[in-house]
Amino acid sequence: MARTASALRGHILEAALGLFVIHGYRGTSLHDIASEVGCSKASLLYHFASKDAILTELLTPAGLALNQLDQDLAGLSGDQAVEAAVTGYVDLALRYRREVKLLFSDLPEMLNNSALSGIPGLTERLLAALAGHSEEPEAVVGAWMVIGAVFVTSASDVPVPQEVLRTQMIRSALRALDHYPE
Amino acid sequence: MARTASALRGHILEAALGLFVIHGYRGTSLHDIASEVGCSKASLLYHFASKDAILTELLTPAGLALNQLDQDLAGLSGDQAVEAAVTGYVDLALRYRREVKLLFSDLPEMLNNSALSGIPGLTERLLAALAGHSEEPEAVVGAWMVIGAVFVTSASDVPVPQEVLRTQMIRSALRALDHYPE
DNA sequence: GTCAGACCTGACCGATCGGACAGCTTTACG
DNA sequence: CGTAAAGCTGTCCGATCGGTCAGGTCTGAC
Repeated sequence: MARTASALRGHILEAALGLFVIHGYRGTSLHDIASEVGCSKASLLYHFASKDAILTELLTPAGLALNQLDQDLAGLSGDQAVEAAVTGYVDLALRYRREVKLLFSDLPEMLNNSALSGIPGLTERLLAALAGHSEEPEAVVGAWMVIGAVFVTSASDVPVPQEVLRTQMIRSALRALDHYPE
Repeated sequence: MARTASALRGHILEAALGLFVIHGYRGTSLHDIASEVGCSKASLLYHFASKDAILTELLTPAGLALNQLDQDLAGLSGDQAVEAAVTGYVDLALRYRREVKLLFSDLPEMLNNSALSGIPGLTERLLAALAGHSEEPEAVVGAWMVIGAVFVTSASDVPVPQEVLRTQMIRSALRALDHYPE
């Protein structure tokens, strides 16, 4: 069964993501993943240095994209920042929808993961952008509301086509922020 | 050290809640709790039938309150339902703020807990009320956004006094729903 | 063919987990 | 006082976890 350019690696990542989303990171054992893939537990650890390495590889693309958003937002201020933050955040969350579910599945574990070590700082700057860099309670609370709204809605199975979902999420988020673009 | 009407029981619940919130349910061992309390692991299992029983007892009050909200919402419709749902939900989430954090700490585990077996049905009805019993995508997406917004904001450490937080959460949620009371 | 290296596995290991249990200490009560 | 119940603990147990390792199998290059 030994194939060169092993396709097994991809199958492992796919199966691990599915199981992590359903049962959580800690709630999924290497044995569970191996059973799902149909290989031995030792095979997992041949392709990945550790269980944590699987998680890191699953989260890295989304982490990079979040960093990119952070950079894109760095130069903006005021209304521009708010609108760019909302659309960028919504697009990001929808693009990495399964990864968002993964984050939910075991939050304390995720915050300890090296691939996400920058999350607190990134969140803080995203919050600031959503609040239009205001520190008024109304703006700060609104920013938190949008963070949660987009995060949870992306992770949920809303019975609405993705494009409609995107449009409505952006509109609802902007309203929550009391921000009405021209 | 044996006291009648043991105060230890309460200390166990308090310590368990704190540790569960930080490290997650699965990330906290009975040994961890016992160390925090300053008693033996066997003592925990004298006062509680199992680790799961501790979790259930922590979540039960919030679960009952959620059921109460569900009943209060049952008779309402239209605008009345929306406003009652928003204020009731926000008040509930803020009142059981630590329990909301607990829910976050290990979502897959929580959904399997008996004390929360009714959550899916309750969430569905709360969503319907928030959407004003409409099935338009705008209303449905808005309802999901509010579910997430309130949930996450309650679990976060927003640097704003609780009363201000409550007011702004309700206002932001109503705007997200495109609902503007007289 | 053959040889190096990639691929894969069964068997095993130490650590940790939730939980069971027998027995010791303290308290409340007649 | 005595005694029954409640409170508490040290110790042990089976299960499960992530991870290691020696060795078997397959593939592609020469």
